[in-house]
Amino acid sequence: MSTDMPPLSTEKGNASQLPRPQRVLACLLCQQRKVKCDRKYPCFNCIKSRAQCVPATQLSRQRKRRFPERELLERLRKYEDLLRQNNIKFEPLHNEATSGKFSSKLERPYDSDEEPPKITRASPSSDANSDRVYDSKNILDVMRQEFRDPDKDSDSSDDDVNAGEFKDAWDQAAPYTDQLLFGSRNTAVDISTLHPEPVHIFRLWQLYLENVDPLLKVTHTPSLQGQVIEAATDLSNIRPTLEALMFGIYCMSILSLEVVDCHAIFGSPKADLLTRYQFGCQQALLNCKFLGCNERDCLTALLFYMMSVRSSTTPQALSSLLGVAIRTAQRMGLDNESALIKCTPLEAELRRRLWWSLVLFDTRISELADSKTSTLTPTWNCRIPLNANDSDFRQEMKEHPQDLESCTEALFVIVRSELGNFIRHARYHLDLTSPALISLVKDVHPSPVIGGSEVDGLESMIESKYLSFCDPENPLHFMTIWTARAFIAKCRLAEQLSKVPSASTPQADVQPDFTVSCALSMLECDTKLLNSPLTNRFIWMFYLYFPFTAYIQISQKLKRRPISSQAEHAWEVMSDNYEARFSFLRQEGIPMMAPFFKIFARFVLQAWEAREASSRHTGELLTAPRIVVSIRHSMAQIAQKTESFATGPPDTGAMVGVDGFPMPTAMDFDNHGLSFCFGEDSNYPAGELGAYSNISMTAPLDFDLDQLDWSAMDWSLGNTPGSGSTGLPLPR
DNA sequence: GTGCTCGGACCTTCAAGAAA
DNA sequence: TTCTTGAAGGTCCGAGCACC
Repeated sequence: MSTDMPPLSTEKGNASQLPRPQRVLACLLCQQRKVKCDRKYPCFNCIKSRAQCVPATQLSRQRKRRFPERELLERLRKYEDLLRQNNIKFEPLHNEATSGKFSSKLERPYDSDEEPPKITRASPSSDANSDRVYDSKNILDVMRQEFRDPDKDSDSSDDDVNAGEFKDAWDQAAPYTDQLLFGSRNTAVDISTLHPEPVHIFRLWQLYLENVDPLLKVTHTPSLQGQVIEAATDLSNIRPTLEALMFGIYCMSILSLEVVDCHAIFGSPKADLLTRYQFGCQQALLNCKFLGCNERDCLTALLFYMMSVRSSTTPQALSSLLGVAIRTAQRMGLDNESALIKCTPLEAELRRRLWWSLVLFDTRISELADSKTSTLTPTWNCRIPLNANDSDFRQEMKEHPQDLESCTEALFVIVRSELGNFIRHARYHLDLTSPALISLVKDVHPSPVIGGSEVDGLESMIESKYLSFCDPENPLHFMTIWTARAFIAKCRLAEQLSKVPSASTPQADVQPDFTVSCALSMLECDTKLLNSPLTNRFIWMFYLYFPFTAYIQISQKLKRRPISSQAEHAWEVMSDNYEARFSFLRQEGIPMMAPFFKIFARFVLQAWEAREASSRHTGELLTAPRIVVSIRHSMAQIAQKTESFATGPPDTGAMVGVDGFPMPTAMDFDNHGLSFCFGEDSNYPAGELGAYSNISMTAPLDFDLDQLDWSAMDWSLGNTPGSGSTGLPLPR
């Protein structure tokens, strides 16, 4: 380190009292050029070369386990022993008396020049889901076996039927297949012109590392970083799949930014940049021939593209596109351990992470699209990714790294996969979605209490295996803790609701108070996540999840029993969550979706009206909760806005209420608004409940879907809620 | 002569593990 | 609890090369 570095206090007393000064790093350009940086912004070199000076951010240090000394000495002993056995002279560190531990070949571990033992089940976390190997047969392989000449031991034969040859033949016969999606290109598009300037590429990469990668982990950033930097130096000569991935990364980085920040950093509106990079990603995917491409980078780019267009398309359309991605992943063997085992440990791990990301995203979107097809079933056997850091993986390694029993940078992804894995094996989930698959059910996480629920087992495992190691001050850990707990509350709610087979059946096992407690827990966890400054970087993920189910559950209970022991607390919890959720909108300056807001408002206001009616009988004076005051105000604004539109030209600006909440406007709906405000759960009120459409909420929960006049809604505004999501058991 | 790239020596940081 | 160690991140010198 040069002497230019700011001095750090070495006095222990001072060090504990004074905050350590922030280390100033050389700017990105100087780092890249390996030249001295004066660490002023802009720095001398950037001024000189008229480049934009971008401060570098410190990478989190991922430490590797030390090579244990004892193990090192044992190895040395072993090699000395081998030298002795072969009569080779050497200067021994150990005398003969102490050597000989590994004198027999049978006793010793594998020799260094031998192939290390193949690891077939590297992870303890794989226990739950990898014991079945569903290794399907390829008809061409079977034929090859059938007609193989027994005198030839080679795999290749002139008579062989080669699947690769077939693919080449198809490629030649139908060269324009990829234009099935993303349209045809009448004029050549030079996508190198769509890239941002190099300095912005580095900024986008940093944003990706900070905001997106921790929640998805579908790229190996240590090895990808070099490729991105290299690509940034020559934009006209990038490998097609890498270029697609880079555009995917741009899309996700921009998506993760708030509107104001995006403008401040890149000097362009967020929507413009998203459109530009999504178009670039489409073109780059076309260049990869993505519909037939078997490269992971290409599929990852497609995932990023789909995630970034989520808020500007319908779940039905996105679900269809996801079908393409899932089928591609299956063709590549991402869902199958017997195919994954043939890859290097790093490649196999990235493929597992990509598969889980695709499945969880697909499941969410399928629910919104009212699709009865669920990918979250026990019919595939890709195991949960390893709990390991990126730095534990190297491209050339042959052995899987250790599955750590501590918090790694993949924590969020691992916990999310564990939760998804629970769902796909949960009896109540399969009973509702795919009853034919119940025979495949096994107790993934048996309850710690005899006769306890499936969710008890899940909670116990998640808390002890992951959350007990978490540091609540760490943003990723905080995110994981409260996301997992919110999800578990959702599972409990779903499990209770699944006990109600139909409207005509009495609610024998369902405990309304317990379901409301679950719903309140969901809201409390959600509020914690939204209100914490630790999760600012991950807000883009919250947009996916609006706890609509919880609001419905609580509102219906309050409407039925306006005065109860839970009532006061419930109004407080809802008010807190409403403020936390809707303050996003104020920050983003994005108008809400009035039709969705009206539905949401109706549920809440009906519950409060029931409370007011009961107080009229008793003469009690009531103070309306914050959520009711704000909703009523917003509804008045909507009515006023609609009226003024009927008599004059529309005002396209978002309205802001006197209470500080942004007001829904009837006309200027923005597709993003739905996501920011209600997330995909806003599609709930469609009369059906997505994957759980056979749950009857009517009788036991007094939930009357007929109260909603769906035909009166204008569903043509981007997000078509002809579908339902209960917001029930989906991993966040 | 100027500017750029990049190998690699050197420095700093800080968590793991040992020692007290 | 403190100390030691060493892995990993970070810095930038200087050789080599391209270009004007």
